[in-house]
Amino acid sequence: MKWRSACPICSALDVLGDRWTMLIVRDLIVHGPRTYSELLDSREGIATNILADRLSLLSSLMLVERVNPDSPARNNAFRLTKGGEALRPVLEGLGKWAQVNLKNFHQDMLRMPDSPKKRK
Amino acid sequence: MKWRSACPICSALDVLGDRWTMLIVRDLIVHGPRTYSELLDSREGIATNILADRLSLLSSLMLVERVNPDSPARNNAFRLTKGGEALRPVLEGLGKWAQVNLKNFHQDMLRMPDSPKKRK
DNA sequence: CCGGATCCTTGTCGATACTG
DNA sequence: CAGTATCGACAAGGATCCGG
Repeated sequence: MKWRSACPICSALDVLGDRWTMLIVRDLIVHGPRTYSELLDSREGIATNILADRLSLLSSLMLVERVNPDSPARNNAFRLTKGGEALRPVLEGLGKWAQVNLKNFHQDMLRMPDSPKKRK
Repeated sequence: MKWRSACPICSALDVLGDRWTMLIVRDLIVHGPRTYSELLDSREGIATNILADRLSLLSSLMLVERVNPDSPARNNAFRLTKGGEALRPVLEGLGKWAQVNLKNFHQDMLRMPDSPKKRK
């Protein structure tokens, strides 16, 4: 892990500040524990390598963990730890901010997080 | 602007979910109005083209504006609009989250946002 | 099948040089 | 000082492959 500075906000962004990480956290917050392929099916369509990468980063920082640490990977879901769960108010704040402040630029925005799309 | 989905959280991240945009917002929150080169001097060292890019994106979404809209660019600072200022609680939440949940991985993290570094 | 790893292409980032 | 142009490096995205 590479930290750009000692600023807490910057450190948070060093971990979460990319196009996908917070969306994975969002899915785990909204749906609860979720398997690899359920996360893959999330509407925005993350690629398999990116998903695996981010899950392993989040695991290494103790923000996400396996539901059954010692059983085989198959159907073994991921879930948020306490630390990951603590992001809930931040994500909710972001969502509410977007509804108010981006609505003029994005007509179709929904009121709340929604359901998965079909996989190709 | 390209929106990945109708989810508000995802839309917020379509705008803010990269390594730099929220850091620019952070600087404007912490310091108030700030010129291009003051923003450049921010401790993390953003590149000139990225800074210009992000400022123009934030302007187009009405989150940032010029302090003197009609005067020449030189020494004409940027500041947050109401919509940009509304991100303050979100950023504060992120910072507090990082202080609690990343402290084991990043020993040197500070308590609060801090002062600029010297430019190279 | 499911959970990834690998490879390859494409696009974006980021450093620096340069211009008005 | 406030940006733009350029170009190499690197990350994202997509397809496919592979072990259990």
